[in-house]
Amino acid sequence: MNLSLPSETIFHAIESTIKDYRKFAQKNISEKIKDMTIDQGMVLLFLNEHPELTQKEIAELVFKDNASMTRMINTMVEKKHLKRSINSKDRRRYIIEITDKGKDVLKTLPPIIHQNRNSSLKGITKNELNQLEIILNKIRTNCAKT
Amino acid sequence: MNLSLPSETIFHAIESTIKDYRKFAQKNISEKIKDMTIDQGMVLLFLNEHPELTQKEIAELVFKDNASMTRMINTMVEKKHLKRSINSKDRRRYIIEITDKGKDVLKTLPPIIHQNRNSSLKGITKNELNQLEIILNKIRTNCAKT
DNA sequence: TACATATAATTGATATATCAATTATATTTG
DNA sequence: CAAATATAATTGATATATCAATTATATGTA
Repeated sequence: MNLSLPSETIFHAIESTIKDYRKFAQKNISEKIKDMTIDQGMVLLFLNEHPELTQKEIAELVFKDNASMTRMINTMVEKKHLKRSINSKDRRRYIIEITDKGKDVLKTLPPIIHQNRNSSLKGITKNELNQLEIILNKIRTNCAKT
Repeated sequence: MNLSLPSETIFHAIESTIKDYRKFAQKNISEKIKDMTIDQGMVLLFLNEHPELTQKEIAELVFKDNASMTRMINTMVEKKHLKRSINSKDRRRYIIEITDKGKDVLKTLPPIIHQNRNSSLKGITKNELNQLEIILNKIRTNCAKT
């Protein structure tokens, strides 16, 4: 069986790219904000735009499962970026609020993220980005077909 | 600050794609092989092609850090897929050998991986794959620049 | 040679990933 | 309405991710 090495596949390139970007982005965030991971930042951004999101919905948006999201939000509540309170309209859910400390992060974070995206996409044309997205979507569709 | 939602960025698409592929691939592996993750399978493949690899080198190839690799190999040794022995030429390293049980996995695994790659890349042209790789490399280069 | 430095691997601490099972509450349906 | 089913969140168990500190061994250099 002459299987080419995993390192030669496109999946290697995809995975390596996202990991490099994550490291790059995390480094730039950590320089400015203490105790804030990319994913925690994403949770803040999503909640800021859509305060009514449930944990389950946030989890889907940031590609985590419910269990991970429960624990992530626990940590963020301990760190005082978020506050959980009972949702009397549906007592299975929580209302998740961004605290003042969380709002401070939201002042600092967006420009860093912008900067991260801009620098990591420098020299790449709109057309290339479209291409990229189209191809990635093809792969995703293929993987979804049971 | 009108930051577009994270879900609208290309990084969302990249991350989502690799996660979908991983789930898809893991599912197909699990159907045929017990107790074998994609990454453990990759370790077997790499070691099979390059038996002299150190843990550190394997770690780089599969994008893990040394600590994770130590623990991954611990697990694989416990599960009897691998065997560690002392490398008398450099006593800081180990010689890592694939056991018979590991070799059995290597008989079953490659066709599954081939199949996974083929089905997930169906309908995508060579040219598109090249494009994809070029663009991803640009991003990686940008992220590497300090 | 002796000491400083480098390297490979491990360990500890904490966070996250994942699956399965469980709890509490809502909703649907007979 | 009552029972069955569905949903949101949690918990437990185990693996992996990540960083910093540590151990053991090699290598470079005065």
